Amino acid sequence: MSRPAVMRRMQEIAHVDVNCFYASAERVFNPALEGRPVIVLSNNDGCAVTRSPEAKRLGIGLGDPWFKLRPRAKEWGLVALSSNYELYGDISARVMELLGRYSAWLEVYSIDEAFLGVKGEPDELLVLGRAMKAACRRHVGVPVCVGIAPTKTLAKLCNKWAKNNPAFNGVCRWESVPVEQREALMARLSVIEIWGVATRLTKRLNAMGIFSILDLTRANPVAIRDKFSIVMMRTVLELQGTPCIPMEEERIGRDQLIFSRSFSTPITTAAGLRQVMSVYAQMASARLAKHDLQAKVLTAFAATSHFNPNEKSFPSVCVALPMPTADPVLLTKAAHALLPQVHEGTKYVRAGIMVTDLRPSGNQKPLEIFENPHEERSIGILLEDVAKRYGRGSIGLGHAGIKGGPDWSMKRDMLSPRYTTHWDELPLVKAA
DNA sequence: ATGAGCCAG
DNA sequence: GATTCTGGCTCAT
Repeated sequence: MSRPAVMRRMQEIAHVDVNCFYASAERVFNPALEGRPVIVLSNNDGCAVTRSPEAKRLGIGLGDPWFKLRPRAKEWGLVALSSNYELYGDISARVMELLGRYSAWLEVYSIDEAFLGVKGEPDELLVLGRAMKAACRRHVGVPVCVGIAPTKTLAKLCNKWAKNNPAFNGVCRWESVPVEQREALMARLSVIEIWGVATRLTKRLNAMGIFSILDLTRANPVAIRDKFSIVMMRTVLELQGTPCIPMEEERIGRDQLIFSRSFSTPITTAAGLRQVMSVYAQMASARLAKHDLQAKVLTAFAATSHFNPNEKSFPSVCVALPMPTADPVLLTKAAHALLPQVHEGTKYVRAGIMVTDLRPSGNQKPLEIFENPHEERSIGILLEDVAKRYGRGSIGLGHAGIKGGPDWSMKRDMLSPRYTTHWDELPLVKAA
């Protein structure tokens, strides 16, 4: 048997992930943050969700509450920033656009991660990985790592190795790592490092004597399916090199939309919650209209703090809408059905609405007698437009439009400018 | 069909 | 005093 002169290389999958994305995005426009410990905080400046390597080295953990870090921030030289989603979304779009040039087959997996279908000889693939890494640094300004492997699960694992093992220089390809080295790495990493395995599954696996990634790789996929689930079996097969998790098309249809937030200060009145419900209903309306969707069901809820066992209250209502709709008036009215259930004086720290049973609005027109006048004029979009131009609180239906009500806005004391999306927050460059 | 459970980022 | 938020999937009922 003679080998063909040109071997047809198998499809491989590259996984690209921005290192500590939010912190890196902040550094793009604030180079003074380079080399310093930086953390980005969750909504309401609650806890650390992203840490630069320098911050990790200080022992700051994911989810560490800011109030515990703050006393030592100065001594550490720690910079804490409120999350600036507008900036991150824009940086993300730039990264994804750039990656799209390297493969027609790009799956944007999250705000800072993507899978790409790639083909080529082993050394070509490594060159490609390094090129993508260099391009993200050069053209967008963020550091990324790249993992390349026959399956998504292995590509994610390689990416982790690329991140944690300086010898890889940020790019790691499964097949290019000698088997003995791979097994040594897998033997000393816990199964919890694997995509799809978290604390619960780790406990159950450990109970069966499966501790390391190598243990899991050598497990019998069928036995795993019987003891766990089809998902876990796929993970094992993927570790063994059999692709089971396909590249996905862009998600278009969603089953539900949720608008929910914790408040910076608790809301204790029905009037306050009424206002919150109005705002969320209008946000939902705008989002539905944007995607040409209508909802049939709206659920509204509020909740007291889980950390206060003395005052537990979790009111919620589920409203079947009279017809599938994206109408802000109807949604607001439905959301207000929650109000009779709220106790005056109780401290609600969180509330939200969820619209479910979504369907495309385009295809079938409702009977004329059911047609809704608001919908025709796309009030949802209009409201959103005005709010964008003149600021939230400048327009709104009912109680959403009142300024100076109770303060339930997000606490973001350390917000960086939206450098790339607002003209008045552009970075200034001074030439010497 | 729906809720509980688990997971990702 | 303070501990994210949103969305997806599978399995059991």
